Amino acid sequence: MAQIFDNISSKNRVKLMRILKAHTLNFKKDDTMTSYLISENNIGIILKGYAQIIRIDHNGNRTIIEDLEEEDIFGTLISSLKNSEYEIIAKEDTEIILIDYDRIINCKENNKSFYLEFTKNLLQIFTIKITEKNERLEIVTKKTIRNKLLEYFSIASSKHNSKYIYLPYTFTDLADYLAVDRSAMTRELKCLKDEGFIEIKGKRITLLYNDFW
Amino acid sequence: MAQIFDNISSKNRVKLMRILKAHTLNFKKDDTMTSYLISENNIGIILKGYAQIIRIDHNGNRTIIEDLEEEDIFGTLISSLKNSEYEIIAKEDTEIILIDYDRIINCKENNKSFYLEFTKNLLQIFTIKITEKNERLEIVTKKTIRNKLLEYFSIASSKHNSKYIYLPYTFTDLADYLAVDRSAMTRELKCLKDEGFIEIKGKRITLLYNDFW
DNA sequence: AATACATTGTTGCAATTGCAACATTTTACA
DNA sequence: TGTAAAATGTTGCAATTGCAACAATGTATT
Repeated sequence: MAQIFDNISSKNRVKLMRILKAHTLNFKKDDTMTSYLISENNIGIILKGYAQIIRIDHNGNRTIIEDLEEEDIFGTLISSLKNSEYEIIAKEDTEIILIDYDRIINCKENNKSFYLEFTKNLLQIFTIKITEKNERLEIVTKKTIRNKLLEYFSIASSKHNSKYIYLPYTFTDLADYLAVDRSAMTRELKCLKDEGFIEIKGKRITLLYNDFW
Repeated sequence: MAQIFDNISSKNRVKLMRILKAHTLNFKKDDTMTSYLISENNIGIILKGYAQIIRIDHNGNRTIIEDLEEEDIFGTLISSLKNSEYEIIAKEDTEIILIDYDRIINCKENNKSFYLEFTKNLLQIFTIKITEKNERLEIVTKKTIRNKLLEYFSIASSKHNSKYIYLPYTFTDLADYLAVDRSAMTRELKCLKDEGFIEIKGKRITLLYNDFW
């Protein structure tokens, strides 16, 4: 998995940050990071810690839009932060780098090879992000909860080439990821279980079918 | 809008294509382009023409996944082509460039500035792609057809800063984009019209509310 | 201009879902 | 360890939706 400073020495990393006028910022657990991002085309890179992008909709409901772990990149340009109220909240003590995106694109230091490496690393991280978004789209565009679950299982299973799926988060969060009501999802999971298609033990789901379709 | 060969002279463009061992391919209208993409980590760039990525689901239904216009980029890495049957079909005579993605990342010509430019252009195109996917996710994760439509209107309206929305495609395709049944969407549009929120004339929709929420 | 094909409009009905409300279990942390 | 908060399980019911079927309109092609 590509990381943002791969193939860049720590000396060059300092240079690069200076050229791009990058800022390092520290947040305590439960701090709101949003205000540093809304006004400009900044992108943020999580160096340490863990944060979440939360949407607050018109009814006041909070939902998790993205989990930001170490090496993750976020910002108005590359997260869905445009037409909703949202907050970015540090869930642990978190250290981030802020960079003006335009500076990355318009940087004139074309002869510095670490700048090329940085661009290539960004490119790879973006590619992964696109793939993740495609997967989620593939899932949420299915028309029934059952089909969303099966698509989710299919993708998760093929990633590890295994019939066992370990949910990376709670069922509550899974419902949010699938964009369905949690209780309705539980209901459907029970059906799939009763019909003998899956087995659930805590966060481990076993697929009991070979080829569903 | 960033284009793939921005800031690269045509001489350097030829050099670049040689270094990356890129192939140019031509397709006639209705040709299938899929077979050139499935096996390897190739990315395709549409130079001329227009193509579509079509998903064929387990019932045999065809749906449009992506419209590929000039300068668009596609491929297994950056399109949702993994867990479904799909086809990429030229809808007009279409010319594409095929490049092995790994070669872009592992290319050692670090001193060539046109290579950096190319990477930066790719980065910008990817950024736009991520934004588009985010927008669609923002829409399709809404729980009712009404809210999907309103979110779509909101995004379209804020893009052109106007109360008039010109649908870039048919209502049939809009339903596919929103991932809802077409007839159910028509029903909901009629409701919004009857309630005085919108006006529809052909492909032009007028928003009659200031702030819906 | 005639014909075939695609798009749009409409409706009844059954299936699915969201929502609300509540009980139970698990987890976090003071 | 005890307590509060979060997560999970369950259910009835009303609202929304998908589906099927068909009519009407619009568009493209020869």
